[in-house]
Amino acid sequence: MRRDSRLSGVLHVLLHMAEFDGSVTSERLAALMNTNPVVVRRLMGGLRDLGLVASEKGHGGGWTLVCDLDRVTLYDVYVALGSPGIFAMGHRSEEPACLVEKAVNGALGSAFEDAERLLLARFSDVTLGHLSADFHARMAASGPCAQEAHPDVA
Amino acid sequence: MRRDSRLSGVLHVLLHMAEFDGSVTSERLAALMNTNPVVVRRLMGGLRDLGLVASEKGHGGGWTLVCDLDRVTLYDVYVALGSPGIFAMGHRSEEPACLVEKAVNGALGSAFEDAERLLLARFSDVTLGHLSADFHARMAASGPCAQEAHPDVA
DNA sequence: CACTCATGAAACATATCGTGTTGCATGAGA
DNA sequence: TCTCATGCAACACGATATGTTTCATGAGTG
Repeated sequence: MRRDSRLSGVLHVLLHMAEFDGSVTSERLAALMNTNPVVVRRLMGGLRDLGLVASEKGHGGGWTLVCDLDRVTLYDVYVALGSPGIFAMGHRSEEPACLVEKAVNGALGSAFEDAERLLLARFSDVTLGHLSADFHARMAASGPCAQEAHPDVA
Repeated sequence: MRRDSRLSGVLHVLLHMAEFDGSVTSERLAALMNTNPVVVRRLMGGLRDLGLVASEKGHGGGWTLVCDLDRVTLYDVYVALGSPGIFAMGHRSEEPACLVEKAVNGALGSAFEDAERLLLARFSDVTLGHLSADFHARMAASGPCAQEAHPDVA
C-alpha cells in the first residue's frame, strides 16, 4: 500500500464492467480486484455522482456503465475520484515569509505545474474506449486459447 | 505534514548556507527552518555522501558548501536525497496477470513516465546558482530596508 | 408481510512514511 | 578533561490509503 492506486483500481473496475452485459455487484467486482466490496463502493461513489456509472439496490442490483466509453477520458475518471493530489512532493510552506523559500517555491512550483499539466493532458487524450481496445488487442495477441476475460464468472 | 517536502527543505538549507561564509551548525540551520537539528542532519547526509556539502564535528564544526553552485542542479540534489518517489499515485500491481490491468498500467505508466521525464528535465535545467540569483533579486526588489537574509544571526 | 440481496454510510483497524524528538556514542578542539 | 557538534538508533506522532465490520435503507421475491 505504498501509493494511491485509486485511479488504477477504478479503471480496472470500469474495464471489467465493460465486458459484462448487465449490472455487476460490488462483491463480484471486488473478487476480480482481490479486495473488499466496500472498497469498490467507495471507488465508484464519485463516478456515480458524475453520471459515469449507476448503482441499484436490492435483488438484481449492482453497478452499470451509463457512459459512452469513447467519450470518457482518464481525466474525467481522475476528476470523478476527486482530483487527488498527483505528486508525493510539495512545498515546505505554501506562503513562506522567507525570501529563500519563495525562490525555492517558485522554481519547484513551476516545474511541478508543467509536469502536472502534461500528465493531465495525457489523461485527457486517452478514453476508456482506447483502454478497452488495448485490452482486446492483448487478448487476441495472447493466442486463441487465451483465458477468458472473466474466467471466474462461469 | 501532508507531503514529502525534503527537496524543498534541503534547497532551503543550501541557499541559506550560500549566504554564510564559514560552516553552519545543524542547530542554526534548524532554527532557520523551524525544525529540529536531527532533521537537518538527515536531509544533509545524502548530500554529504555525494560531495555537495561537508560536515565537521567538534568545536567550530558544522556544515559547509563544497560545490560550485552554478554546476549543481536541482536534479543533483534530488538524486542526493535518494531519488524519492515523485508521484502520489501508482499501479495497483506492478506485474499483473490480468490483461485488463496490463492495459491500464500501460496507459497510465507511459503518461507518468512522460511527466516524470519532463519534471526531471526541468530540475536539470535549474542550478543552485539560479535559485540564489533569484533570491538576491527578490531581496533587491523588496526594497532597501528589507530584512537581512539572516536577521536572527546578528 | 417476511425474507433476501445489494448498496450507503459510518466506525475502526492496519500499514506506510515523513516528520519530530530523545538519548547516546564518537570525534575534534579549547 | 570538558564542551561542542555530528552520527546514529529508537520511538512517538500525524496523515492517508486500504481493509474490515456493522447497521440502515431500499428493491425485488416468495
